[in-house]
Amino acid sequence: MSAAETSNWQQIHDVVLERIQSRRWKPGDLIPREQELAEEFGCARATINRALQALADSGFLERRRKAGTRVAIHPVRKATLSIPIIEQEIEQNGFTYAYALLTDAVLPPPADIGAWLEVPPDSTVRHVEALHSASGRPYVFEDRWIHLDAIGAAASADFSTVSPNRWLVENATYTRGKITLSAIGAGSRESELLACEPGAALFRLERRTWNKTAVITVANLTFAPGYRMHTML
Amino acid sequence: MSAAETSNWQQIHDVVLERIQSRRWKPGDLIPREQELAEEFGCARATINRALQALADSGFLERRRKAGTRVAIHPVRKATLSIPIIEQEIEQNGFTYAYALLTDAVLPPPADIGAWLEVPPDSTVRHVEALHSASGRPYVFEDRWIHLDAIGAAASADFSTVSPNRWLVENATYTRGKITLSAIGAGSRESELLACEPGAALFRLERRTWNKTAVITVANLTFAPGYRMHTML
DNA sequence: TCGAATAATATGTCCATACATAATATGCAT
DNA sequence: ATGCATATTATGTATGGACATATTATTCGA
Repeated sequence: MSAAETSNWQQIHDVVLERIQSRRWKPGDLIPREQELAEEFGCARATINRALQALADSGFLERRRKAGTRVAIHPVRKATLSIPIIEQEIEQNGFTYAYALLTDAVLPPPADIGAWLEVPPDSTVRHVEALHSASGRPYVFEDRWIHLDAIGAAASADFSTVSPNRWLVENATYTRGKITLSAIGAGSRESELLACEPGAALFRLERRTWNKTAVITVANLTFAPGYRMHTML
Repeated sequence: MSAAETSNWQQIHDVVLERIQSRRWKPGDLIPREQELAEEFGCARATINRALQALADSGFLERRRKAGTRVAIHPVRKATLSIPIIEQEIEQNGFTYAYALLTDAVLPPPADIGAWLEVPPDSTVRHVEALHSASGRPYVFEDRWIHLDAIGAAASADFSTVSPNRWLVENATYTRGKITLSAIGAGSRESELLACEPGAALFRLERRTWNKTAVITVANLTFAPGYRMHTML
């Protein structure tokens, strides 16, 4: 069966993907060589290569030189969750965004945060607490620690109108980040700020951001009850 | 400055990425044409194209025909969270996996689940409840609904030893999925099964899986207290 | 029998070229 | 000026050929 004349790599990509999803080529199976597929589809080997590389990138295929190409055994359950700027997230949902700075201080960090930031024992960091709200209702509590040695400009940043969340996105480049998601019970501080019962189940996002090897900032975001984070796969 | 002889696309990729991250090319900036970069790096335009495409795929660049290539304004905060099979996740952490089937029935779904599964009003679905545990301690409660019309083989699957979680990964292909993450307070059922206080904050993952246009299954996973989900960006 | 050297092979990458396509820029007629 | 047709241009994709590289398979000697 020779495929349609129109031999662009995306169509080949789709045909191959269909063969995988329909189980004509099962997980673990070795699929034909690039040269053979090129003949089947009536195109150059490079075109096949492009299609198969894309499928390998998205985890459907595993490829090794000389060993050939085989269908991935565990069809890679990868979900990409996009981390929006809080302000944008709120406005996209049709609410009015508001921001309030609660505390702002430069001080020696507590031991645990100091360790997370990987700062020398006697250095100081900037600690900011802020509340983001949506149409007047508390949305998320931001607890932010900034490593001033790693990003000097942050020492003079004014967080009274612009949140650290936004300022850092716009002014700090990062090369790597680590996120931890969990559920925590509201303490007295959270229950007060987020207008909920003590002990209420809250969604929490902890994040550490690096530039090269230096930790720039640690952020703990605690969301108001009912928050739901969506993602596709 | 003409770059080194070494012209492979990954090196070009890295050099360009460095220029973005060092803000030599700032967000919104138009970067040189492929032809110009090819001359700078002393390679073919196709090689530049490969490098820039990869950077566009990962969100650092935005490219449009004729308009040129520019640095993305919002450096794409995408985190890929991999969704493992529960059994593997537990064993990777060094615990002993165990599985217990709690209930298993074919019945007409409650209204909300029926709507999620997009089944006709009078049809029946398979409902399975199961508990996964790690070294004897409850780990996650699986509340699973399976659309039998969409995946017939599931009607005769034996879930007494193999969890729906695993069976479906191995036997059902999907083309699309949607995940919702949230925090909920433990109800009486959860507190009993997961050995925690009623009202304890629990991490929850709700998932809907499609094949083409038909919903295959809905899964609600409620994790024991203290569960943390990690991801990189 | 075992291990090391060697051959074979599938994918990885590159090149030079050509044409396709989408978007912008330009020029012309009104 | 305004609107429309046309030229220009940067990226997108395809080709065929070449060589690189990682593995596997084979051969041969100790």
